[in-house]
Amino acid sequence: MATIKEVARLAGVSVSTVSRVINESGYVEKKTKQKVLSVMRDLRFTPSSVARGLVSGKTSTIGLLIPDVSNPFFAEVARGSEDAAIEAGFTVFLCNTDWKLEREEMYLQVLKNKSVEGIVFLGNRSDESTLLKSVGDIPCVFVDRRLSKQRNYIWVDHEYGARLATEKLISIGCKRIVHISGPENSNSAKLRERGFTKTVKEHGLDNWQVVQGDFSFAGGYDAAKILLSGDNPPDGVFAGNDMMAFGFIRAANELGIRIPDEVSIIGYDDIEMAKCVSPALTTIRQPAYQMGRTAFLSLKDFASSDVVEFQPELILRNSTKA
Amino acid sequence: MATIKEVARLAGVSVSTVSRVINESGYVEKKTKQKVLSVMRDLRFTPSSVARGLVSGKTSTIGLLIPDVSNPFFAEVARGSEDAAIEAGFTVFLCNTDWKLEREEMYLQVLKNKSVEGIVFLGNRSDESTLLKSVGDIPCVFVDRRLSKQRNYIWVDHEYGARLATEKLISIGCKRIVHISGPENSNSAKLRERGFTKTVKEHGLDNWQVVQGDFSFAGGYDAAKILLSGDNPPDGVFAGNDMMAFGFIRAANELGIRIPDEVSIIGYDDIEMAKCVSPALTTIRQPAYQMGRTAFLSLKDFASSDVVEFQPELILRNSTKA
DNA sequence: TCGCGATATGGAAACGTTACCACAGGGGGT
DNA sequence: ACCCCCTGTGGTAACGTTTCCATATCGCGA
Repeated sequence: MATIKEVARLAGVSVSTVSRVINESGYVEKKTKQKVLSVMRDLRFTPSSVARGLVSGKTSTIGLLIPDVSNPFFAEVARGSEDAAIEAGFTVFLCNTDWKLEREEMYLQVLKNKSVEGIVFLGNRSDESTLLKSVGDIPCVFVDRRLSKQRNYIWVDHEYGARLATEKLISIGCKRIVHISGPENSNSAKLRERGFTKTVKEHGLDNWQVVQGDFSFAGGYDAAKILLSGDNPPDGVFAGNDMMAFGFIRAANELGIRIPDEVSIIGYDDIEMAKCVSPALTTIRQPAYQMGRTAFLSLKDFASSDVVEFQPELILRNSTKA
Repeated sequence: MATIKEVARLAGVSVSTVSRVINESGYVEKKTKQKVLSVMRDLRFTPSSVARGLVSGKTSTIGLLIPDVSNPFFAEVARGSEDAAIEAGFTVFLCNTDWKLEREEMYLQVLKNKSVEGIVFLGNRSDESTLLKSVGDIPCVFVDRRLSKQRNYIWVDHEYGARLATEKLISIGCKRIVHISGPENSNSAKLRERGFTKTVKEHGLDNWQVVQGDFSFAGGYDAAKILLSGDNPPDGVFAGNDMMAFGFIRAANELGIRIPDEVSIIGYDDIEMAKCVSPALTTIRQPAYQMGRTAFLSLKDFASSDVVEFQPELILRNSTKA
């Protein structure tokens, strides 16, 4: 790789001048600039980000701390962040944590000594004070987690989303409503459950239930098998995410129980497959891509506002009665 | 962030000695080493990768050039690469190209001046000589693409995979077999099609057909609607990937055509959802995670072997007759 | 004519490491 | 007693930039 020195030598100017041309800073005579530019082109020169990062501290790099890209929801958020990042001339380090604390801490360390200029956290659950201590003064943004002020976050109102789902089930006449919840350690799962519980209580329902799930296909499937083959099976189900809803649908199909005639089901997330299952899944949409975009953006200018709240949306398809 | 100088000062030794401790190189007295280590711990010092990268050229970073992480297959490969990378102390830059050439070239430029130590290419289709020129001497590995020697690649035998699928359909007695192909510009799609064509010919079938698809759910759905409502509908279908198979299944369901009784369908990829649809999809499995892992690994030691070939595998589920 | 601000350029320190060389003391083989 | 090698340590150039300061020329108003 050519260096700035060679460019300077070939253009017959000093390193400083080349630097000024690159950064469009300071004074450079038009003619000189043209000459330098032409040499740069000939040499296919681009400045080393590493050297640049060392002196200026600006690496044009961020870290994306994510539980698992294989999860379609996270993948979508990741796309959003990456697209926004590249538009701003930034590159992103992909860091899968697998929900593991030690892996997260390890990555935090790595990102820190790679001098990233910011970190986007997804599905983060580690202890707040420890966390803040380890990130130091690196700008952070949390998706789906509220810290006690001082940091910015991207938020979608899970309680409201759950309310949308639950009220839909109620409005189409469901009387025996079940919520298949997410895992206990998930913050958003807890909020969705709370939204569900609040809503059914407000509407004075007395025949409702929450069963524990784990956000997996198998979790939804197993729950469905138990629920649907028991006596007093539900006629409306709100699953904590789409995968569990898929599991539920599969189980219902196997048991010969028709959706939505005998039981309506609503998911959460609106991942791509939701359109594709049969029947197509009614679900609560989170604007994953937009959230990712916004996360990156709010990393760059705290000015704008350090809290961005998104509203989830009910997407009507064929797994609920009309 | 503390620097090596501060560590040196506090430990009462020179910078060189600290560096030797860090890198476990050269001679350092045990006592000195302990002292330095303890200061490092107190200061929470970790060496700056940026400075290190500048002097040694080793950035412990690779680039992952991928069409789209939202695609489950690519996401899985990405996980494989990332896991292998972090085990080796490497970090990966996530680069979504959206199949766009200009975006790929832009990223190549960026990766180059960030001094990545290697690049993993997925779904790459750009012109070979241009490509080789722009990567220069950065180690590369291509997944699913063969270049005319000189570079290493990870390969899975698509023709063989297609053969597995086709022969399965033949062996269960299908007489009118259709292949829904991938898009024309996809190399692997072409190979799968060739595998299919070869196999049906070898078996002397005369009632077979290839229809053009695009790897999307909608593509499979549309193809199915046309095929299944025409006269002489197929009794065996091999879809170029799982998403199209899902589309096919959905269309069949809507038309009241039973799978696998009236028509058997086989997909390709074995993404997670394949287990989850109804009926569960028989498909050809590509070891995506392993491929990703291997890709990273072969970046590091060319020694081992610069061509790794994986065999696809038939995964029997319920979308094919017994 | 003098001086000052605007323009244009170069020199060199600094960023935080690594790598190489220099130096010194000690011990063992001849 | 001498030499050499092993051990332990420090000094400093180099990596490729940016940034700040110095210098030089020019034009123009006082």
